[in-house]
Amino acid sequence: MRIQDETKKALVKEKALELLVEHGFEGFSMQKLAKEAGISPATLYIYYTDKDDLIRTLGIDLSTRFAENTLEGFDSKMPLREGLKKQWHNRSRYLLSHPVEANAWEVIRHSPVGLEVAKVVTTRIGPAMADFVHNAVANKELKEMPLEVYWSITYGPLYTLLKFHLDGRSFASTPFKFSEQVMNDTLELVLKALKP
Amino acid sequence: MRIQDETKKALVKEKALELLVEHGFEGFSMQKLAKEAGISPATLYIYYTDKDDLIRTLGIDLSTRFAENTLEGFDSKMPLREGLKKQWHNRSRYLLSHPVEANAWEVIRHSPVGLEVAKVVTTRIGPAMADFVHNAVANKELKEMPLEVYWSITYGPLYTLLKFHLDGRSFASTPFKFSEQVMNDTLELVLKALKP
DNA sequence: CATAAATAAACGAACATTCATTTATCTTTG
DNA sequence: CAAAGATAAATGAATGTTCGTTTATTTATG
Repeated sequence: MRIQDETKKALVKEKALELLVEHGFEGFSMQKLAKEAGISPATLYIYYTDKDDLIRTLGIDLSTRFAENTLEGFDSKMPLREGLKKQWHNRSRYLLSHPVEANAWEVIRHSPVGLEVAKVVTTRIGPAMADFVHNAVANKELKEMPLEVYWSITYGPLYTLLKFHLDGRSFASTPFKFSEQVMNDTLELVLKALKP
Repeated sequence: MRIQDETKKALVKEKALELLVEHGFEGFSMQKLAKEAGISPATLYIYYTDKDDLIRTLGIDLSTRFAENTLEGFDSKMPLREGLKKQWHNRSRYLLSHPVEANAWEVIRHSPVGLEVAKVVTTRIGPAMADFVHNAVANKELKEMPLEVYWSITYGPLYTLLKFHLDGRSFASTPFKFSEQVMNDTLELVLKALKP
């Protein structure tokens, strides 16, 4: 028996993300990836059954890591302000410290396997979020509202700002940098909107 | 002289959008489009210099129509509540009544010409928006804040809800339908956040 | 009849994937 | 402890297909 070269497998994953970010999904090919990783195209088909499987596996990898990170130190019994602050902090810290992964995830989300991959995140963190909202309403920290409205108000602004940052520019085409200051200021506005 | 068949040209545009929505950018090809429109691939190269030009032209078309619609009946001298309501109404009405165009625009925005196409929208409506915000601050209807923060608070939630609707499902994978009621409720929350 | 629209057929390049073979590493045997 | 055998990893070269685009030709109309 000959054992699989884990270094090689890891290199494939790393180069795949880089390729996705640099050239987008349409500029990504198995042959390019093989060349970039310095291996034979055929080897990719030992690691993955096909291109779809490769992209899906990569996406689920990213989703899982992102979801774990999001829930780090979070508890659905936290007060609204504290829990929301933790969520915003976790999400932004992760996306900002892993720009390649963040951009690759965005590319995959707009690929044929996008919905499937996104579902991994929501099924992992959805229940905790629902419980968190339920508790906040019970404690009169939060207006009663549809979950979708709550979600849009709390995360719409955050992801808009993070997208500006990852793109390096805002809607106005002017340079933009996300910062702790901007995040906290925006979060205060969101909290104000949610107060009963 | 023989004149160009405008029916054929229009059909190409229509089928191109449909193809983009149904199969995404990676599933779109000149040969497929030609077959779908019932013409020769070579004819496409009479209408457009190449694939890039076709996608770009389509994207700029959509951007222009969207921007015009957004500004319909809007005036930067409007009071904050009234102007914002008009903006939300215009944007949601357009996206909901043109789902194919809306989805195609999303696909193009994540293509190689995405930034270029998005810029058409922002250069068209950016100045009016900046003026609107400036006026609202002067009239003490709006806290002073970076334009990016204002934008993220006002449009982050709206587009999040519209995306749920266009996807037919929300983050929780549960069916979701945008409605006048949901929009107005969410807008009230946003206005509350913005109040000085 | 001139001219441009439209076409059918083809081009080389790149695509995802497969096949026949070689290479490395483990286990078995003497 | 070394040689032989077994097995899966890894490969280089090729498969047929589809890609964007071009060329030579036909068709319709001013």
